[in-house]
Amino acid sequence: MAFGDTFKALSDPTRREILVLLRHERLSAGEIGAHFDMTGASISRHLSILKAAGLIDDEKVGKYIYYTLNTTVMDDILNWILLLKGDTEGEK
Amino acid sequence: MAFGDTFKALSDPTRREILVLLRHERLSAGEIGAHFDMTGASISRHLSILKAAGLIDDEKVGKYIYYTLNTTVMDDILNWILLLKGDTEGEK
DNA sequence: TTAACATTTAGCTAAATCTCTAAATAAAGA
DNA sequence: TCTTTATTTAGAGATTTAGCTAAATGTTAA
Repeated sequence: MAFGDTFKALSDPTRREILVLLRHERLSAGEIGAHFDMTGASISRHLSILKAAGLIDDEKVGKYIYYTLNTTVMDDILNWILLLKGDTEGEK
Repeated sequence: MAFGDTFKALSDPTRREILVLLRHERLSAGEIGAHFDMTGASISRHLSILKAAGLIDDEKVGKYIYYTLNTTVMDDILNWILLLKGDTEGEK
């Protein structure tokens, strides 16, 4: 997955809010959807975009699908930003 | 300017490349455009999006307009990412 | 002032995006 | 098995976006 997909995934406010929700807890698709005034189908679409960008992982448990934050991709964009800022830590 | 505008601005590969070009030097719109196989009008549009997002500044000098990187907005998204990563430095 | 150069703005098209409703898939419980 | 619950997939409509060409703006130089 390229940078573009990550930034594109982060450019939507609903998706950023989903990531914040997942900051400390694992939540099912339904629990996530309950936080938004939007159909479950739309939330599902956002979740699939976040997953394709590598920003979340999913795990099926019975009839639920639980989502968790995956911060490894963020390290890449973190370094890219630090590189732009001229921070030598991000250059190598 | 909100987070969404910043991430949206960063989601385009041409715009990210422009930021990298400006990392060490100040460049005019024409000099920036010379790096891309794209019309000057399209580059101009990208520059206006980057400027609206606060990622670059411009300065008119004679008939040229010079662009420079502005990294202050990046600090905000840097902190937002650190917050997601659970880094306490980014929480305050 | 006129011509040339640098850049932006306006208007267009094609492609992408977000949201919805309806239908499909999969698991749980009666 | 049949029904309900959880979630995703498919298709449609509205909006946004990236690129183009042509026209407009502003500056320099002849």
